[in-house]
Amino acid sequence: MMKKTTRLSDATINRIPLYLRALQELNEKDWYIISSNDLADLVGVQPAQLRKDLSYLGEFGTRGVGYDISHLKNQLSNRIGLTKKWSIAVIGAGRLGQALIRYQEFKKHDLDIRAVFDNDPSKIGKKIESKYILDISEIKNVVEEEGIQIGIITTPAESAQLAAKLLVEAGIKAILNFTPTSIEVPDKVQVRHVDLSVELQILIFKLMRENLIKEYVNG
Amino acid sequence: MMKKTTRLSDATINRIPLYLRALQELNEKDWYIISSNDLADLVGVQPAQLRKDLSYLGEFGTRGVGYDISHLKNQLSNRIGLTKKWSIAVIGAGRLGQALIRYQEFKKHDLDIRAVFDNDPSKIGKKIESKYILDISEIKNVVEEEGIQIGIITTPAESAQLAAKLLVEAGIKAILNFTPTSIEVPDKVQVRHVDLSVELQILIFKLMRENLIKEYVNG
DNA sequence: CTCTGTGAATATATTCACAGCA
DNA sequence: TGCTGTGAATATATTCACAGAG
Repeated sequence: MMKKTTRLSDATINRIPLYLRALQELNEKDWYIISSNDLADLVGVQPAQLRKDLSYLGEFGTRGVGYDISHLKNQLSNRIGLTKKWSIAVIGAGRLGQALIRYQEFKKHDLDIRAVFDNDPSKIGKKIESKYILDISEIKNVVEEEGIQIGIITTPAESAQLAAKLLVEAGIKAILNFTPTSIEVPDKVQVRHVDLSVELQILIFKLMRENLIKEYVNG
Repeated sequence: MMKKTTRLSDATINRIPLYLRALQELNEKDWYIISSNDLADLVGVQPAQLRKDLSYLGEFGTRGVGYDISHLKNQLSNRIGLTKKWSIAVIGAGRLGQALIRYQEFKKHDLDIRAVFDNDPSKIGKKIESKYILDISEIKNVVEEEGIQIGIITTPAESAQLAAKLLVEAGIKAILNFTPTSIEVPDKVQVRHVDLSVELQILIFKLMRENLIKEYVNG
């Protein structure tokens, strides 16, 4: 019998990986037990928030004691899906794409970049980290053959929609979009959009507001 | 007399740059007028959401007509603070750092990367995009001399906290952290954390849940 | 008539506060 | 006793629905 699939809120889904990251750091430092108070402090959330988030996935703690770091880490890894094998294709072998392909952190988490695509003939056939850069016309074949489930788009903005289209046609169900334009995909395809300019703009917006408030207070 | 500083919610602050991005794209395509319905569609929010968000900043539309794209774009740019000059320092001249320094999109928005720092003697003195890589011991001097307001950290995880400390000591009030570890800074310093592994994990988590639901429905 | 701007209603998310287990 | 897990209370955010401007 399968466990009831409780509906997790997006807010909770976004925080679980943060808990996991903190637990991994603690585990590497050979800590064993941590309370919701201390872990919440580390991540920057309220203890009740942390306990409630975890409670949606199960009961992992011991009352009066706290959480076994290694156990909770393994449980969360498993629930997130990190204990399965995931294969990734990168579309766009520019500077950002190359930086991601060589990003050591992905390897730690068994996130395997299996193929790299571009549409620039001068790049095709060259190697990055033992992987050949392939023409985007091969996306469908390679994704199917290699069982790739996730696509990362690091093309220029004007090619982003084409890249997304090719990935969706190849059967990809999750896309990480690093371009400064949003892409349209069918509802069933998960997209996360990381827009570096937007991140900076949000920072600047907050900075501005701080300054405005200061000016206001000071007359 | 200064306008009342209404408290904007974080959710609203995070969306305004998305509206701005869409408006810029429309403007480049020589569109003039757009309704809240169409703009909301483009950004992927509800029309009422968009109208309410904008209403916190002022009244920009014309009833029965819609929004003047160019005017709204200018208004939002101004409110976010993009019409001021912002200078940026990048700490960490690795692959990701170099990709950001060369990122064309920042230039479009007048976001000016003015200095690059590293602690690797073999990198110091070399040039990236006409900027010399300087030793991190110079952060304070350069930040003060050049009037830099924003720091981007692209060091390895283990150096992130040191980089943050040096930036804060130099008077920086806003930090964009691209490392896979969180940094501690005083409350008044704004931090945004972009963790590429976390982004992928969130995607995987959502993908997993889709699959679970499917398995559940199919028995 | 059309589409904005916005109070009121609803829905979500967070926090409180404490029962219950180790 | 100390800390988790969780309903109930509170706070935040979103959506509805419509008055009012052009």
